[in-house]
Amino acid sequence: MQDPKREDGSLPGREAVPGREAASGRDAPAWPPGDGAPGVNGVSVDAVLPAAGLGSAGRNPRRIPEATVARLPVYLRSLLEMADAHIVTISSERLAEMAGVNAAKVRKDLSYLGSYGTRGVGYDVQFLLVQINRVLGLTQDWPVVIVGIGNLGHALANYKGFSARGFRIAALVDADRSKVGEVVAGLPVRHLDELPEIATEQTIAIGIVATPAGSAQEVADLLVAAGVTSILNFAPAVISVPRGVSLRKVDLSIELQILSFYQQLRVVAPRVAEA
Amino acid sequence: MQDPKREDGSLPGREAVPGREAASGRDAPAWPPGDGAPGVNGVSVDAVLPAAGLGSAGRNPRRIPEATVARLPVYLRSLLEMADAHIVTISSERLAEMAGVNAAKVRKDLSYLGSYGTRGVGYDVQFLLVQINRVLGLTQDWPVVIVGIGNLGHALANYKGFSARGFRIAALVDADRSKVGEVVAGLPVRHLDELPEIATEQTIAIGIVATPAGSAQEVADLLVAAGVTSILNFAPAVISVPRGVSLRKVDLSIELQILSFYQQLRVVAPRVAEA
DNA sequence: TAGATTGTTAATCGATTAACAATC
DNA sequence: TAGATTGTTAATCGATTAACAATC
Repeated sequence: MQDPKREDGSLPGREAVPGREAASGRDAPAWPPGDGAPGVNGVSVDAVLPAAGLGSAGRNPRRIPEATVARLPVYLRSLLEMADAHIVTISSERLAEMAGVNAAKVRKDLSYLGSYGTRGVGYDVQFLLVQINRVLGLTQDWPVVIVGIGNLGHALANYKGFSARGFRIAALVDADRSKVGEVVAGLPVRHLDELPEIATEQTIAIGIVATPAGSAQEVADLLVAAGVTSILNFAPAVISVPRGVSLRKVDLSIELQILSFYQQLRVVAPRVAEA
Repeated sequence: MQDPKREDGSLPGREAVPGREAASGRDAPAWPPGDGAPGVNGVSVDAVLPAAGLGSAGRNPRRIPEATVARLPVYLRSLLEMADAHIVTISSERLAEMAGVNAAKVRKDLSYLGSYGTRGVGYDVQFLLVQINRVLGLTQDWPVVIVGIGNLGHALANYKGFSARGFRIAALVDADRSKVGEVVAGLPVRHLDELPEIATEQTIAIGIVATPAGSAQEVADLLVAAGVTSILNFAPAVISVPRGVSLRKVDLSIELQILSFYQQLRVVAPRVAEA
């Protein structure tokens, strides 16, 4: 458990990985895992570079697979739990158990961020927390606008899990003038027409669509026109956005329909997978 | 456009597909696509067999890939729109456009259900609707219990998209006695302790967990103990269930974190994918 | 018949996983 | 040193996609 003095990037064998650029000096952070040296909170470590592990040297630095990106938030949650319990290091085995995946997957996923573990020891919880936060872009504040303040919009505006990760609900918007002025979760509902000003003033990058299906595409278009480049769609409708805008969707009823499929399989042919 | 008189299962070449059982007489329905013969509503067609395209002959009839299962609800939604507009047939090209995927994927996905299209013509909208509904198990009523009637539980209880697909919110449950008796979406909130009786009386197969993270596992255990075999988890926590129980999760804040990752990439290295 | 469109093949791509050398 | 655990490899699996023969 001495200081490994790992510079990274210069580790032998790292450049041999197929499909990766032979960049040099990537993933800079130098706080060595394996000792608690930099203090319990990891402030000051690399809060500057919001880059996803990319050195200034090469472009297309280290593509992180989509499936991995989707799991990082899960690891993050587990690590926060560990940190709360003052656990200093964690093995891939244990982290895997908490995240509900297998250990090989954890190691592979984390290896995309850099060589942040210590053989024979595990990963430094605080260090990993900082790295994942950085890669996910959670070290900055993301002002979010919610469009459509019905039941769901209401619930989303009050959802605690957002603010806990740096997503600040900055504005609520609805097309219904009778809702304008109503205060929800401490914020006044404003009219859809004001979206351009709101987006500019608050530098909003992320929009949540919580309207009925019929208005979803129109609202998405307005968001894009207002300069919003990431959209999370809760409306039960397929919407399309121009290249360069990220779109993700959550469809509550689709999830139930998928469960229905497997539930029904179970009834008819009790030889089920899925658990 | 004459009656193809297609029996299916006996189509040449079908059994040659690798990885499939050489079963016979699978996917029985015989209403031929390509003519509107059976009337606009497709009643009486195969409402009996809830099986997912499996004949009584062989087990492990025709495994439908998970990714396909997840897309069937999307096709369903598009087809319902077409049906509303009195469109009789639809090509894979058009359906793909509506669903936001490519045509090859649509054809491959639908081929898992059976050979339900007509070359040179397309798919019969009504026929396909019936088939997808059958495969997904949506021809039956699914009583659902929601556990945790906070903001989110509230919104879910009122969500129109559920009932539209045959998911009937049958009971609302909360651990907080001060909420018991309150009426939400026309249903009285009942106490968590009553879950076993409720599940039995209402033959509940699907449970929705909308509690805080801390109670999620405990609630899941109670649901399983009460005989619920499909669980949709909205709590920001990993929960585990015994084999034989299906579990899906929707994590609102994870979706935002994934958007954050790509948003940040865009800022740092404007060479984005995702659209 | 000519045009349209499916159903299937096969190539390709991306994700998962077990295994193990490296190394703490 | 012995035990533990990572990081990486390579095998495998599953999903996507273009292409095209079959056929309406």
